[in-house]
Amino acid sequence: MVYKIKFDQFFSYSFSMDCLIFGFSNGKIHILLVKRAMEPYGGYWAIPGDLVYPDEDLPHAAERILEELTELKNVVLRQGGVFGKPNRHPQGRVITNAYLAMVRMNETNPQPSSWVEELRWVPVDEVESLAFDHNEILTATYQRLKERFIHEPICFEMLPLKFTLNELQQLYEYAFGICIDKPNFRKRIKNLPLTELKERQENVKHRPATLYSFDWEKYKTLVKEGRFEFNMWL
Amino acid sequence: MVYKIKFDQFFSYSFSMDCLIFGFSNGKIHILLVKRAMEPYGGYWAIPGDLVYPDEDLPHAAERILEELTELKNVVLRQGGVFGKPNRHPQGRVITNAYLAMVRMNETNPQPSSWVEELRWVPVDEVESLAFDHNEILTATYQRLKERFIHEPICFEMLPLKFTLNELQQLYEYAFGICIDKPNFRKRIKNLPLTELKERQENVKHRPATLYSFDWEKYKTLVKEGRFEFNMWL
DNA sequence: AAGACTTATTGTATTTAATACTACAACTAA
DNA sequence: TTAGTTGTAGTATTAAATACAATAAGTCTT
Repeated sequence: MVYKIKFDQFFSYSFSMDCLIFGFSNGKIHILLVKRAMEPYGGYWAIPGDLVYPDEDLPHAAERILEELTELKNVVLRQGGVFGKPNRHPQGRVITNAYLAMVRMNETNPQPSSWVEELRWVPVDEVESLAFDHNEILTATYQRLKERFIHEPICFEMLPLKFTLNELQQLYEYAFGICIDKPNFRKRIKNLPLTELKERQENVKHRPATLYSFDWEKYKTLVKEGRFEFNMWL
Repeated sequence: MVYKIKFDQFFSYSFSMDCLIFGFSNGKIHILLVKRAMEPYGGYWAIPGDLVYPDEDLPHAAERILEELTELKNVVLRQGGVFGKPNRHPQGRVITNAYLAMVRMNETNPQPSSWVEELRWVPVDEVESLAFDHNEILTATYQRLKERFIHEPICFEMLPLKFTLNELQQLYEYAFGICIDKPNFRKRIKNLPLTELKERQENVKHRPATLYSFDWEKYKTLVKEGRFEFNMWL
């Protein structure tokens, strides 16, 4: 075997991990951003991310880095795309892997930590110029997220455990930029494994909506038995 | 900023690219495999792949490596997943990125080149033990491919330019392990932007089937105008 | 306590699409 | 002409999406 370049020279890359944390609040899908307290891109807002350790598995790195920067634990992270333009990092060849997660904003209290100076939830369509190629990473990952919304019940990971059907509808309306007829929406979702709770909204100045929860156990059972396939708008 | 490990130590990774080339022939989806003529895993069958150059963009690396090993050019490669278990490569920390492509097997003539000793198309459900973690990479990538079959007309990239409706049906039947009613199948696909050709099958010892082609131009126009959404079985 | 207001829910009529199945027409090779 | 395989048409049934109207259920104000 003959490499055009000596083999050892190839072990000169760095590999990083960016964690895109999405949440839903006030009818908008938000992304968690951090303000960098160091160079490069000091003072810039960025997606939380850092370098992977040499002997560390990727899922572990994603969890560790997220916790180090934001103190968030027990977040289910999934792999997204890879971004590896040779000049994307000013200090060398750093290839990065996006991991994404959905969280319930009302139960999530991220705190700036390590080299993070400040931390903010920003609606995805109001994000301005970010560090590195993070705008590109965000756009691609959010696009992927939306595609998953159609065939996987992952939106329930970002809705409160107890949510109203209007909130669910708003989430889909925001994600896909559409308006949905309310009565028809509710007919469609009555097939979903939702549990209607005995509780209602509180502290609202109109008729309180009934609260629902998503029954993950029932969902898994139905899917396993092949009796159900999640699908919102083909 | 304080790293737990000196920054330079992080620039000790290697990054590789694996190219999963899928084709369709005789009713089966095939994957292109190469026989390694060198260590590690000398003599093993593997997914064609190699190291990315330090200043090379990922899509470029995918095209270059595919051509170096198989002499295939002008193949549209798309990004798949990343595989980075610390011990997946015996010679160090090599993180790899899967790129995938569909090709028309009747127009494609890969030739073993560089360190490739031999080369073979293997039906995806008949692949045996491969080098490294390539079985895992194949399984994950093929799964993703099948998901894309449902919402993107990518299957037409692996069918001959002129194909019969039976071939199209067989492709979906193989991918999803199902049987489809022929009359109903044809009713469904009559919405697709297919062009019915004046030509027919030749050298068959039964009634020759009409040949069709997929009209990519029409497809793009329809999608752009929002008048069409590709969808085979929700 | 009545009425204004907002939201939640039910209902119906219509259209559209998926499904299962039957029958037969077309073409080649022997 | 016949056997074999492919292609096409049609129907009856079931299920789902859509548009729209109407009513019920709460909260707040007066």
